[in-house]
Amino acid sequence: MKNYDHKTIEEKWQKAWEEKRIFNPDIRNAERPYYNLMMFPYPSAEGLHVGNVYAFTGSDIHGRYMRMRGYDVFEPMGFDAFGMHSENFAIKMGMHPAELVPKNIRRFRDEQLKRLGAMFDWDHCVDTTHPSYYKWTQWIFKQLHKAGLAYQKDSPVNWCPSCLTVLSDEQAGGGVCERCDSKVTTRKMRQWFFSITSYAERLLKNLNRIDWSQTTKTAQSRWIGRSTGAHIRFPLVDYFGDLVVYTTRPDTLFGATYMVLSPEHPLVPEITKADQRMQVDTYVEAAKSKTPFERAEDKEKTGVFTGAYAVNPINDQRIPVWISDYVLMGYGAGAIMAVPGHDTRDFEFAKKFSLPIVEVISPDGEKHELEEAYTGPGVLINSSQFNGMESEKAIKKITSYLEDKEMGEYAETFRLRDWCISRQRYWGPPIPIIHCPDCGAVPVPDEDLPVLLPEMTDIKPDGSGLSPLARNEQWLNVQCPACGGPAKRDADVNDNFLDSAWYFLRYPSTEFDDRAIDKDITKKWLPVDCYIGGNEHAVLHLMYVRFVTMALKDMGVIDFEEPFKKFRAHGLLIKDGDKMSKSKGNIVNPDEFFEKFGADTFRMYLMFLGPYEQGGDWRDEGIIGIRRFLERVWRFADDENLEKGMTKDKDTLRAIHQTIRKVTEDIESLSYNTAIAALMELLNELMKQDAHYADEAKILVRLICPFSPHIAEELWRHLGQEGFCSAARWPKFDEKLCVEDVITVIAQINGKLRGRVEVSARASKDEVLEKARTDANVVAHLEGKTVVKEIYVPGKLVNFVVK
RNA sequence: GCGAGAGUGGCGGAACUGGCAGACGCGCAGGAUUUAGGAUCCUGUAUCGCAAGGUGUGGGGGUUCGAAUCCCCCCUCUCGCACCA
Repeated sequence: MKNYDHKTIEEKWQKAWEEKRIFNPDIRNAERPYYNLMMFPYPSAEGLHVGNVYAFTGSDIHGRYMRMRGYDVFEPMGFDAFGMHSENFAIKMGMHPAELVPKNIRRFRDEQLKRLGAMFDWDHCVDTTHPSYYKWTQWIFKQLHKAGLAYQKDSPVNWCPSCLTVLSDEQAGGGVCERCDSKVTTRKMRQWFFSITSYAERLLKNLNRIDWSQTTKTAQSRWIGRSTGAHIRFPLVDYFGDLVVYTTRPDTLFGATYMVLSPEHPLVPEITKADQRMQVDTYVEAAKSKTPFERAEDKEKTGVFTGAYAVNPINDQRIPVWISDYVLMGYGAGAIMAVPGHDTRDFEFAKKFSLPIVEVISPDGEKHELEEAYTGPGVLINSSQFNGMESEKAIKKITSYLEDKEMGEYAETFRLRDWCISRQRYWGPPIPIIHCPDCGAVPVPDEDLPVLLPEMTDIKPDGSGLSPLARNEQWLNVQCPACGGPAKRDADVNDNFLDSAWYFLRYPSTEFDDRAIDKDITKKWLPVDCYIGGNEHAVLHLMYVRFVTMALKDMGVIDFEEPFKKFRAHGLLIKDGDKMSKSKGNIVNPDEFFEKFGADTFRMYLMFLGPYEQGGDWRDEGIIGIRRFLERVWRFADDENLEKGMTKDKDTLRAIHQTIRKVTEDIESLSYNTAIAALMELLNELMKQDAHYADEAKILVRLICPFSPHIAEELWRHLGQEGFCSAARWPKFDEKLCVEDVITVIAQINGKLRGRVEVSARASKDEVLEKARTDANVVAHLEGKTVVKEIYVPGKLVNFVVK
């Protein structure tokens, strides 16, 4: 008997799979297509992260299982290689991303991902930085533009005054530049946006009907953030016009004692009185220079009175109009009616500036001295004809009162903002727009796509705040496609999230150069049957993908509007109870474990760490347990003395069938850790028997195959099987053989365990009770007591309640 | 602050609709075998106690014949979001 040598076996079977093309489904003619998708990686220079291995293994097990259930599983892999991460890293290393990225991809694919033993179909690989891909990313941009979903507006970007560069929100986390720790400021720039907000309602509503992890759906729902309330019009004193605010609490209207505008509100310069102008201007200037982070940081409320007054439409009271940066221009109307009695922020503000606080909602109908804002529901007081009304009802009544007077109307607002997709960077697909002084923003004609990213040696951002592409005059200056006059290309590139918003659509259609996606093939394979990935993408990637899919559906490009029938978020992999990080030095290097223990052990150990959807805690020491298990499997199945056929022993047979059932159910619910535990238990059981049978081994090997496919193939062959274990049929269990005929029933007295009795599974209640009553330990504990009640749970327990 | 998830032996974690707490694995201890072992096999391993028997699932209450599981209050950790009117 040979020893288990993972290295030879894994190389051998990886080669065999590739040669026989067993993981390349017939894209055109597959009979039972099943699209198994996982989140494609960013090919970092550090190489494959163990978190990638964790994610891919879990998804691959699902794919392999479905394959063994007879589906034509399509499991593609690709590379999300555009973006600032690559660019910054390349700059740091003094390299060009165009030279670094292909290297990283080769390493990922050939040295790492191929060792994983997943069923990737490399014929359909996608690389977002390749012109054959980003040509179609640009095409998607154009489609959205054509549909009126892309528009330009001035918008602030994060700006590092020391690095002189634009930063992404992630790089500017906490208001501090990731690289130099200087305070981030903002700059205004004209940028492209996608109107994802016009899909807010649908994005929210569809959540009810898609089979996604609840955590992800909750995160999306919060991110969309639908709220209902009213727009209310406050006529301005000494000014022709109204001030419109949005509120979710029209019921508190009588408590509005002042108004607050966002400093950016267009009415601010209009309504400010002469004697307040200096202060107002200073405040507005200061607010402009602050980043959103700084604004949020300063918990202390600030603000300035504009000198203007507005009239509360419900009671004609004159109330002062202030400005403050706690009111955000980007939400609602950019202006609020302040109700200090019932809003924490307004309360703070009112206290600080000695503005009146009026209680209008009371939890008990009584009047109180307010120590803090009361934000809960209650009964209206100090509210004239609405006094005594429940706040919930008052919301409706006051809204319709305002509607009748044409001073307001019911309104809904979403937290979701439009998607800014311009990036003032080099490493991305250029936005396919040409700006013409006469014709405006003109899309690049389809026949001119892709707009190639020009080769440039100096790709560093300069202090201008413009994209490095703006410096490339030769590339920048073009003829307007519409009028032929001199024009300039848009120098920005698109957000990395656009690259990844449609990659799943491209995979099945990679063979086509003349279309982004092939209609027939797309019809056959999409939407994706199962998507597995990290929950860090719950709101951005997974929202953008849904938006793009919906938009394409509305344009008639595809005929479904939700991209993934099923989505499951896997948990986070940590190490020794801590988050892995380079600085802590507690990272797991996949190469080391592929080498030392092999992909089979590595895969199975990762899945054994904990529930897949909750994550796991990696400990180097633990992996040996899985290695031992696989070696035991090896010894069991490779034994020359295996007897032909199947065991006759009823208990063993039952254990086998129960395990098939358990593993099947657990794989389906992604409970991989308990599936593996069940396999271990079965093997322990089988090893105890005097005789070992070939048919037992054949079942065991197939059950292990999704987790540890190489060893399974090798043993499958040893067992004299033709073909691939990966393509073999998943074992079936017989429900009848799973049933126990003798069961252990526990005997409790007052809920405490006092004995166990073995009874036939078909025993009647009386028989079981009688047997329990006569158990020696039960007898001892019943001594001198009166049984007042007997609880009988069939197949489980009896409980004697005594006094 | 808001939201989501979690808290069970020395450790990772099991426990289906409330019904034997600690499956499986690591580690540890003892033994067998071996020239040797980071090999293999066997036995033990929540805790107090010699035992009978207690006690135990973050803490405190409750519901129930019976609670890790359900309800209320509190504490801790992780991950999101964060002045969203």
